[in-house]
Amino acid sequence: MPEGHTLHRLADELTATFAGRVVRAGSPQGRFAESAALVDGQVLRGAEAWGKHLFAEFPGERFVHVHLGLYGRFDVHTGAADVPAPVGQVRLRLVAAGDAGWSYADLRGATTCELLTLAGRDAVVARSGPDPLREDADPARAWERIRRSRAPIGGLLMDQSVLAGVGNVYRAEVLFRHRVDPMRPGSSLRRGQWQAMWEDLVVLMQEGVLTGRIDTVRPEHLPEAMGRPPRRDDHGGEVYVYRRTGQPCHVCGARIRTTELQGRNLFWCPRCQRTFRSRALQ
DNA sequence: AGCCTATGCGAAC
DNA sequence: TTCGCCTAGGCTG
Repeated sequence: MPEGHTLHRLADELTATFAGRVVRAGSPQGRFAESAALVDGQVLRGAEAWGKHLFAEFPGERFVHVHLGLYGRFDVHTGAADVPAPVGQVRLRLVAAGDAGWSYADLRGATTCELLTLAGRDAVVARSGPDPLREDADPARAWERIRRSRAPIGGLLMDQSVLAGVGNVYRAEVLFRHRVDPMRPGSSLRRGQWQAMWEDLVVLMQEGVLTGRIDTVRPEHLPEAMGRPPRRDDHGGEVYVYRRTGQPCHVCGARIRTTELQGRNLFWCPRCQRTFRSRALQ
């Protein structure tokens, strides 16, 4: 679940639920107990995301920094009649009295949950590239990294210091939508190509924030348009290549391929995403 | 019921 | 390069 859209959606949800309210903070599991005690009973100011990082701000420039990692979850419940006993390993629980019942949020399985000062928060932001979901993002910063790098664009898109918030699904899908071979060096891309990919990510990821899923398939290639069954998958969205190894490409019918790149599965269509040069070599 | 895998990433080896 | 995080859906049996 956690690519950038998930964190921005969560930031919005936490702000809507807890901002301006006195919040009880605790760590039923215990690992965040000392820090939770420092913000317990304070008014949560708001929450924001930068890439895959989430910051919940408390008075005195204190920030609860959360990174969900691969399988972390932060589930927000509103309007509950009561606050149930925690289930499983709840690292952080936030509770507030709402207008209609109780609100509570449970954090599980996160790779990071820590209390930071403003300087600490700024340091996390400083290591992050521009985030397509932020108004203040500067795509030129990412372009400067990409154009100077001989590393494959498929890897650069996943490098959070180049670009923040893109994960394995958006990476694969945006490359497909722009017919870019994932193994092409960043330096071989043209500026206009990057600009188009960035603008596409902004649209796709904003849609993801609204829906809570990743959908990247254009209307003409949707199941209804093509007469194929909808995808049944844990993220629920319609995609072109992600986890479609061996299945026919929705556009050209070639078998989708997968390979490991920097320890992650990379999916692509060998025909739609073949570079001119590799075409000539074959 | 048990096994496998996963939208991530920092620490340990 | 491998491990830990220790969740949860999907698949096998």
